[in-house]
Amino acid sequence: MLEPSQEDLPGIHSVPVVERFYPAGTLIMEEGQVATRSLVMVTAGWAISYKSMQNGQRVVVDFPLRGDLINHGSPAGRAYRSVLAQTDLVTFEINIERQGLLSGYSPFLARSIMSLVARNYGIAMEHLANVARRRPLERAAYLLLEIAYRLERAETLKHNRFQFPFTQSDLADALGLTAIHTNRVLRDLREAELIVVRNGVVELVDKPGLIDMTFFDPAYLSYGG
Amino acid sequence: MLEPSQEDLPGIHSVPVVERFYPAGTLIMEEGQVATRSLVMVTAGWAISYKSMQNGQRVVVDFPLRGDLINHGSPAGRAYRSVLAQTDLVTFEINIERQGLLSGYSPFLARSIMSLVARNYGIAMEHLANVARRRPLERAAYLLLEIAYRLERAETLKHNRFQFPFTQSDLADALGLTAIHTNRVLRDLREAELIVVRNGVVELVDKPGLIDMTFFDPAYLSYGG
DNA sequence: CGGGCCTTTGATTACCCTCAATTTTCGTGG
DNA sequence: CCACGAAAATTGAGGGTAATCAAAGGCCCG
Repeated sequence: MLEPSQEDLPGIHSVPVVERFYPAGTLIMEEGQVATRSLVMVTAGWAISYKSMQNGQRVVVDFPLRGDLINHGSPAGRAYRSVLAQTDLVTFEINIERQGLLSGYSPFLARSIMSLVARNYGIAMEHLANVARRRPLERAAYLLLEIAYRLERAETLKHNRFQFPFTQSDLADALGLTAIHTNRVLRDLREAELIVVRNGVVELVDKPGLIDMTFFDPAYLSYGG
Repeated sequence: MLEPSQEDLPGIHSVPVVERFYPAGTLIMEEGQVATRSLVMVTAGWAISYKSMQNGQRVVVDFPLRGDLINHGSPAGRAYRSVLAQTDLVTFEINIERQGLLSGYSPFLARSIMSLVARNYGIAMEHLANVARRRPLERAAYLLLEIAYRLERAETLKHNRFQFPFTQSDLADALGLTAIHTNRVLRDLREAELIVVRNGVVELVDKPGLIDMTFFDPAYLSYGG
């Protein structure tokens, strides 16, 4: 990501950053609520970001990882989705007034935030494309492959295997499928020797094959600078 | 939207705003290209914003309307989608360096932009939910109802009827359906006396019925302030 | 007046959802 | 450590729905 220049330093150091811990199960943010915190960045643990619909359905918008902001997109108004701590979660939070952040307080922070927001937007659009225009097998493969790449960036991926403490029902709500069909899709991926998902662990068995199948291009996961 | 305060005025007046015209068919922005303009806001005409996928599919991300920014989400990096002028299009563009805009140049503009970006994020997330978790009939109804509400805000909706200069194929790519099935869905909506789409004109025949059917709540279309 | 794109309809297929039941896993308390 | 119950994962059967394949009609533009 960006490095602060010499002139940025005073602004940065005067920003009140606090570390916070949320136990597993905490609803960190709720859809429709006015945003009270300025900025929240995940540093450790797993979260799930979702929308609840009036028709009883749920849509998982994202699984925010280490380094991701979880309150972008609602800087001035109401949260457009809920965020739940799936495991114990650690965050850094900046609690000064947000518009100050973006206008004069610290140009470095303003730039960084805009980069993070832009990247999240790109990720969200790929997610939309994934749900709208890929078949379930490729769709599931794409989602897990993207998470693996993001974990790689966050330096928490080893041997193409990672913890993934979510249920198949959570995955289904991220894929726009039923839980039952998601189960069958995961079986197909396992039998095709592409991905094994078992007991909360995801293993990318054939990463090149997955990339071929999904035309995965990680360019959108980089930070704009 | 927001009103500038007295202290905002000098900053605003020093920002170089230009009006631009794009003839129908102009590709205003292309996916993957580095953003060269700072900010582009639609003031008249129709555009379509889409992603092209490697599997040959296309996903329509949004139909940007009067008052919408069409380069949010890529302020520092590369555009995550293409934008095509569907009709002749008029924009206002701000061509100063973007990070200047957001850090000290004009606090009023910074706030306004953040509000617009936040709103667009909310719209995008509703779109995701729509594609992921609504059935085609409700999905099509929701999309057209949303556009009607947004046009209402832009003060270009009359008698629940509006021009919509796109093909059923465009609509299909926004709904995640085939063009053929989209045609059947539109027939169903017509026969249910809910919406009539014909010759590039959309008429909401039974707006209350549509709102009931889709649980439509326009809260996410407001500006955060 | 063509020609091409768009719209519309029909027939068939493939896929995903629904309903139902069993097995496995996991957390909790005995 | 084991027993129990609840939640999650898994499998089967069947039906509904959207995709696919095919073709005809309408509309606009040159």
